This record gives sequence, structure tokens and C-alpha cells, in this order.
Amino acid sequence: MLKKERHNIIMRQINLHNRVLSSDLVELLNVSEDTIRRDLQELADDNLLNKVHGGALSKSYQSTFDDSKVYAKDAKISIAKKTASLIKDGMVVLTGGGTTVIELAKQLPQHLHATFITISPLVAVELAKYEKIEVILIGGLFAKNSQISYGGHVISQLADIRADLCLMGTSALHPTDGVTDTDWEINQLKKAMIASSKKTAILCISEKLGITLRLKVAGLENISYLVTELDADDQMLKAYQAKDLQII
Amino acid sequence: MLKKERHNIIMRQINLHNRVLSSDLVELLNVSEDTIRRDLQELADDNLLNKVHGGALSKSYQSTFDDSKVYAKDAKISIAKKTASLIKDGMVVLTGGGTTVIELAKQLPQHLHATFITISPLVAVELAKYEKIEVILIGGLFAKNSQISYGGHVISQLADIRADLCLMGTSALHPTDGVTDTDWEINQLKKAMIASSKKTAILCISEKLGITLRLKVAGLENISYLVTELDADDQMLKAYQAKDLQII
DNA sequence: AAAAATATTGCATGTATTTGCGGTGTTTTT
DNA sequence: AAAAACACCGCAAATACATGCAATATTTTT
Repeated sequence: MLKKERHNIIMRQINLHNRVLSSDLVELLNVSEDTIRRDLQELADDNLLNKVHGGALSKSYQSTFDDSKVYAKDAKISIAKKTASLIKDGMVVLTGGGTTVIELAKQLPQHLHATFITISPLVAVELAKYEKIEVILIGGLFAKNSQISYGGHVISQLADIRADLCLMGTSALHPTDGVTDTDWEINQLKKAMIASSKKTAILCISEKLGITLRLKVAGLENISYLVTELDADDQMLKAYQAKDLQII
Repeated sequence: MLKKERHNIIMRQINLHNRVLSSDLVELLNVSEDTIRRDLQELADDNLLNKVHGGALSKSYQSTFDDSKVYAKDAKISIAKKTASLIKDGMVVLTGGGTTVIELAKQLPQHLHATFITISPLVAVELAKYEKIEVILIGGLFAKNSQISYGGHVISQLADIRADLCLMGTSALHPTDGVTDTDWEINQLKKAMIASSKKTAILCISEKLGITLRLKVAGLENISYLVTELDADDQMLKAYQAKDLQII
């Protein structure tokens, strides 16, 4: 591989994600860390990026850097990172929509080689930025507020799928009532998603814990992982720990 | 072997692969490395390629990744507005992806009461902003570059659809050769889209007129409308006017 | 057609670049 | 405070490059 090609690829990654980790580039380009660091140094000398500890940032990203103070964004980023660690090479992952999942799609390691099936166009667009991830988008009626595909068409497509892991956000999670929701269509959809996957991880910021809504989606016994921004031994999570549920 | 021949072969390799290694050329052309280096130097002097350590890169390769700007935006907005006038209340409209169609999705009248079926998540997200438009997203494999769903799954879903109007951009339109493209999957997809619709409108900025590419999608006789940013009586459009094709 | 002039090519030489590695210092995380 | 991750330095091997020169090929001139 020519050095200039590497530089081009690095710049493409930067333009796509606004940041890169050296470790990701090592895997992606199959060269040593020293080479990556030298590359980043050269690109930084040419004023094409900002080199930082562990990787580099896009020049243009600097200005928008502090929009990370959106509501509960920190918590969601934290959840996203924890969830990313659940996903291994070769897995088939089924995802819903929701801001937490979109955040996850931005936080995956560059070298991840997996298949993602999603009902969310926004997630699909984010995932398309990764070289080694295959993306399958499930279509159907398009829900205006939640920006996902829904309806019978989606559910019948889900029936054909056997995923290793299902990732979904939720509006409510309760120690005894499990996952609940308010919308009939979403309820059906989530049930179908869980049924199509070997394991399910619920991504849930702490303030949605302890709430119960109208419609039951699944009991805790059907869930394998609960990912929140809290520490696994947090007081608030005690009630969930009894179950056969891994808390991250 | 003549020097000029070598140069031609080198340029063909460059245009084909966007890059070339000196070592590969040595094997391919059976000459010494010195000769290759001198060849590359001469071609670089003539501004035909970029010589780098270890080989050379195509001139255009550089620009393929830093073109974050939308090209010919004004023309596309003009086309979008004209196209919007084709869409009436109650219609079922099938759309492709592409920047022109996305622009259209931003320019529709708020009161429009129609059903849109699309293979483009980005179009779906834009359309979801209209109260009275029902959006159906067709899913399948997700194409990283063009950001649309493609593949057999998409085509079989299209077979179930009967739309009133199909809207698609194109890479090339020629008075006698009609709509052509370079990619096999896209080709199949567009054919299926046209077959599923009563009428088809091609959205095409003027600079793509008169071009023919490798694969034929459809003849002009299968197209009902041609929408460009030019006036309908423009000189350049004369060649298309003879056909049974409405130019807007 | 032969000779001269010119251009092209390959080789040898020395130089420059690129890259991975080990050792060591620094920063970040636990 | 310890451990882990990252960064920096210098070194050595491999590779790529520039240059002059001789051998060969091509074109031009006679």
C-alpha cells in the first residue's frame, strides 16, 4: 500500500466520522502504530487534521465539539460505548431506532466486521460509513415521529431473521413488569425483534428505570443484557440484579 | 516496445485502478525499474498522473474523497421545483435516491396528500416531515456509496407495486440510446422501478445529456417526462423533442 | 544504404525514504 | 499507586530513488 493511499484513506475516515483512533487505523490499514502516528503527524503538519492523544480529530469538528451538551447525551454516549463491547466480529446484529442506537452506530470500532440489520434509516446511514460492516435495511411503512419502519410488512420480514443480538432502546423498564411501551405498533415490532434474536440487549438511560407503561413488550427473563450509564453495582440497579440478566 | 505504448498502458492502468505500483509495472511491461520511474516522471510532468513514492496515483483519485459539497445545487433546486408540479393529490409516487430526488423531497408543497414509496432512507426522512404524505420505505441490502437499498429483495418488492409516477435521477441520457448506467445492480433496480410505474420522469441536469454509458436502462419511449434546469425550448433539447416525451 | 546524431534503456553506485522494533518516557485509566 | 495504553527516539533492514555511464535502439543526415 502506498503511503499516499493511506493518507487518503485516513482523511476519508476523518471526514466521515470527524475523528479516528490510531488503533482502528492500525487494524484497517495493517501497518504498525508507529507508521500511523507518523502518518497522522505528517497530515497534521499539512494542516489537514488535529492530532490528539490516541488518534486525530477533524479540523472542522472543533467548532461543533461542544454540542455534546445536548440532553442526556453524555449518558447515551456512555451507553453506546458499553454496548459496542458486546458486539464481536462475525455477529449478526438486529437494531431498532432511537437516539441511543444512533449514538451507538457512531461509536463502533472501525475494524468491526459484522452484519447489521436495522429498521432505522438513520442507523443505516451511520453504519454505511464503516468499511467492514454489511448493512441491511428493513423497509415498510415509515413512522414519521420515530423514524423507523413498522407495520405488518416489517414483522413478516423479521420472521425470516435469526440474529445473534438484538439492540433496542426502550421508554420504560421495571423490575417486575419488564419492558413496556405505549404504542401498539411499536409493541408488536419489538416483540418480533426479540423473537428473531438469540439474545437481546436493552439500552436504557437510568431515568427510564422503574417505569411501567400500558403495553407489555417482554419480561426481564427474555432480556440478556441491560445497558445503562450507571455502574453495574449502583443502588438503583439492585432490583434488576436478581434476574438472569447481565447488567453493564 | 515503444515508449509511447508503455505510456498508454500505464495510463490505462491508472484510469482503471486509480493507482499503480512501480513494481507491478516492471512485471507487466518487462522493463527495468529505472525505465518505469522515468516514464512516471514524464507522465507526471505532463500532468497526467501524480507520482508518489512507490508508484503513482490518478489525478482524479485525490478529489474523490474531499468533495463534500453538493454539485450544481442551483440546477437541482430548479429541477426539484419543476418536478414537484407533476405530483398531484392522491398519487402514488415511486422514487429513487440521488441528490436531485432528495432536493425534490425538500421542495414539495405542505398540503400535498400523496403516497411515496422510496428506496432511499434519506428521501424517506425528508418526506416524513410532511403531515399528509404517507411514506413507504423499501428495504434490502444497503449500498454504502449511493445510500439506497438494492439487490434482489428490493426488486421482488418492487414487483408488487403499481405506482402512478416514478421519479429517478440518472448518470446519462442520450437522444437515441436513452437512459444508461455503469452499475449492474443499479441498472436492474431502475428497470424494475420503471416497470412498476405507469409513467416515469427522469430528473437530469443538463450536463448529463448526450452521454451514453455501458448498460442500457430504458429507451426514451419508456420515459414520459424529462425534467432539466433548461427551458423546454432550449437548443440542446431539440434532439429529445421528437420523441413522445414531455420536456419540462 | 551507410554513417552520424540522437534517444532510449539497463546497470552500478551512492543516497534517501519508509517502516517496524526495542527501549524509554509520558499520559490515561483503574 | 499500579497498570495499561500511548508517544517518542534512534536504529537497522528493506525498499525506492537519482545519477552518470555504457550499450543498444531509433531517427536523421549524408
